[in-house]
Amino acid sequence: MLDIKFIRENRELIAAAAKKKHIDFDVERLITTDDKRRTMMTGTEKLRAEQNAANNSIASARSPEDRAKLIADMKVVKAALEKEDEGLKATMKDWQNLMLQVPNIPDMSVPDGDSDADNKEVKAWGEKTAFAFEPKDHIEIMTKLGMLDLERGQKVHGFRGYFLMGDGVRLCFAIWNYAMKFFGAKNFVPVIPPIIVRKINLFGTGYLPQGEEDMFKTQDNDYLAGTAEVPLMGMHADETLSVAELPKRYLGFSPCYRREAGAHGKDVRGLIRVNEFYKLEQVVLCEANHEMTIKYHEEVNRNTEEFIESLGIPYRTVINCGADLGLGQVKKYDIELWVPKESKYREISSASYFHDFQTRRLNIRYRDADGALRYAHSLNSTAIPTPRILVSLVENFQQPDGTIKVPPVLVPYFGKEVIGS
RNA sequence: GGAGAGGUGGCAGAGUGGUCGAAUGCACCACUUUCGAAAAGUGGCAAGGGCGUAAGCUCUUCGGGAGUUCGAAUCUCCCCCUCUCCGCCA
Repeated sequence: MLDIKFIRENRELIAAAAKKKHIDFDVERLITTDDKRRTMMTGTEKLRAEQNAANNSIASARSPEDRAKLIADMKVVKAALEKEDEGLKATMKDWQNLMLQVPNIPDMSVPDGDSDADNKEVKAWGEKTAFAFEPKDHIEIMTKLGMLDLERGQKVHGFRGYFLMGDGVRLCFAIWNYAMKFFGAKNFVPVIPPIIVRKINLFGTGYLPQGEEDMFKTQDNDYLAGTAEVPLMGMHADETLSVAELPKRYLGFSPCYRREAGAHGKDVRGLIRVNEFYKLEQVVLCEANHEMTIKYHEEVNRNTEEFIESLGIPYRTVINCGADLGLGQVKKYDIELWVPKESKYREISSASYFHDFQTRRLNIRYRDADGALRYAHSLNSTAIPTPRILVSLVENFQQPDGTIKVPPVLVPYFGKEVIGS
């Protein structure tokens, strides 16, 4: 959500934003609706003022006759007010619907583009792994080593189901424990949030109303969130924080649920795209200051890069193009890991910032040094998703004999240097 | 699942039809006092919107919505949320 004043003063920016994000949104329609809303408000407010003024005279009327006269007059005002109010309410409803569709404005540095194919590489790290043998894909490697059972996963869950087993599970725990230590050292407070959340949190973060299709829902009309970002942002909804407690850095750990409704033909095999997985997620709330937001955005993205570097997996970082940005996102980096068998990079992490788009919806404010109330800024980034990370990890570290070399930083957490020997 | 209680400002907590945006306390801010602090005293202190260069004027908001009324924090109905007890389950 953006400030209507800002929208009115920068309508061409909004129009350009919608175009860049490939979102169908008509600013002029919102402005017209807003004009209508303002006119109608003036009308009802005048009548209300009249009514409010009459309240006192009625209460303090000197005689019953005076009183009756005043009341009779007010009956007329009341009728007029009711009529005006009806129109205003209808207009307000349109207005609110339109307001929820206003896209946030992408940063200047965001490239134009039509799809994720137009994302621009800004960094590449590590040598693409070279093999002296024909490398296998993660499905074959992990299945052979008893780490993964897709067949039974599909028997039990259906399409996109999986069982992670044995060293597959141990490897996840090793990654989680290592990540806890790694991100803990960067001042993140670990949080296990509720992932079954009320609808309001999804509106607040910007996943609704547009993303309904991609979410699982309970019979109580709650939702299974697709990321810990949702509950972690909802955590401080309707709160007024003090500037001293900012920035808030949270490392959420949670299961994540995604229907992948729009991805039917995509990534149909293996652990790349699944309906349920676990993820460590970085969420930051900071002061409403663009430079600060930038600083933390670079920081959270760099954290994940460092983490990947410490594992020793080749990756690249891309800046997402306009069409690949969500409604509320100003700028986003994706980190993509090298997947040898597919001979391409696959997304593992997404770091984005929103300015006050989310906090405005969630009503997360703070009192700054001058005592003024301001909406905080919010940003988030994947720390590490499991089991998706295993795809690259296993494929890059596979050995000719079908075993997997465990990255040295994980050995203390995993307990062995090789899987499958 | 059954029964009950309740949702008021940053927090706690009064208020049951009119002068209530709302007592009081805490917190917070300013000043006085102090070498400084604490304590004490005095004063200030809700948010959001509209009009206005400004001073200011004005509207809305006591969980949300609908209703009764000239007038609702206060009465009625529906919904949401929280808590307590019992039951059930882990």
